[in-house]
Amino acid sequence: MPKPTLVVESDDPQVGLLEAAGKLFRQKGFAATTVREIAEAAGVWPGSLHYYFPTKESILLALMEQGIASAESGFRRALEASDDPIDRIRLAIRAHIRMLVGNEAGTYVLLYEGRGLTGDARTAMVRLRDRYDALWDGLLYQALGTGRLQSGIDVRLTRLFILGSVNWVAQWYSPDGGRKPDEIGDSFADTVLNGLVG
Amino acid sequence: MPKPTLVVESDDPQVGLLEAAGKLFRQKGFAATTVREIAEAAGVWPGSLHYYFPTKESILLALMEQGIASAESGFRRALEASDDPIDRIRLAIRAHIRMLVGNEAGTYVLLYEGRGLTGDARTAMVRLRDRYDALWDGLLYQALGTGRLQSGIDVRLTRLFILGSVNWVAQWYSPDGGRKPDEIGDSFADTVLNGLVG
DNA sequence: GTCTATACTCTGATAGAC
DNA sequence: GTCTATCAGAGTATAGAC
Repeated sequence: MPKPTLVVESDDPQVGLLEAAGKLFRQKGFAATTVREIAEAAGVWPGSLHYYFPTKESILLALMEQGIASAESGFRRALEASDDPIDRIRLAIRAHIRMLVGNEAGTYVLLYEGRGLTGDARTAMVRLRDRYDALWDGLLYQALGTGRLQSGIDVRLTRLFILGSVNWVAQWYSPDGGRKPDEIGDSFADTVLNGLVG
Repeated sequence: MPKPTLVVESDDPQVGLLEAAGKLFRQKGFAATTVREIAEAAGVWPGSLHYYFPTKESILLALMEQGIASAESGFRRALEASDDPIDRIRLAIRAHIRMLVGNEAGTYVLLYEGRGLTGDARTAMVRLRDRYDALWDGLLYQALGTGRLQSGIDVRLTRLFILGSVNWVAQWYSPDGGRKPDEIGDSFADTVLNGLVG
């Protein structure tokens, strides 16, 4: 039996392994997932896994790099729909939630499995996360510049507030749960923006 | 060398083990922490650990039970300071953050290490978490009843929004970070309450 | 009640056939 | 490039001395 379960679609083993690892890391966590499980879910034998990825940690790293790339490009794409910084906050919130609940397992892993990386890989990851945070801070500064928000706002704290509520969506969202991702995003954006305008 | 490191204060080994496990689970995650590490940090030999806790999972469960008890009593105590439901939301937010960033490792573990439990223990945990959520929903309904909030508010979504932002504090808070827990809570409460009043 | 020694399983990773 | 077979080490848990 060359391909035991074949849970994953892609023909390219490297892509299939990443996809399988993403699902498992999200479901069970990095440390609790074994390389054998990943290989099986990808329809590959355990030994072959190490041909594509030298270590388990390198799979996590690749996944996170994919996650940060998707987060950044999603953020930038969202901003194209409007020039108004206040509108753009809403658009960015929606985009962030869509990524988190979508198939892009990398984004979830990026948020919640950072402890799995050690040494240089970890510092590299933190730097990438900081870059995404900086995108948000820039947007929030722009919004402040319009004069339509309260003047005393702490940008960093506001970013942490917004990202906290949206990141948490990944913990409770269910596709059968009634609310669609964009509806959740709009509801959150309503409260946040209304709260910041005062 | 009977007590190798003695990182933990308590004399009662059971308490010391829980304390040590809480710190390690919070720092490295449940799956990545070994029972040897817990035993060493508590100043107990690995074999003795299993005298107090039959399995590693039972340590996690005990920690979570401690966490939910502390969360519930903290919530109730916070409400004693005011009779106004709107004020109480602020007080509950502050209390929740204080618990998360304080020593009570159980609260953190309760939020982020639920995957470590399996079977009956897991369903039991979910039920306990639901009970805490119900406390919040009750408070939010009360606040709605005052007529001072927007009428169309979705209580569940609002609770998830608030708890998301405050739960995330556990991921970034640092004691050296300038802002004290209550300041963070007040800032969040300002934005949320202002946003819900409209 | 606490520690020593160890059983046994599972883990990540490798070597080498094909 | 992919699979088979296997290694060395780490994992939880146990048995039994004291």
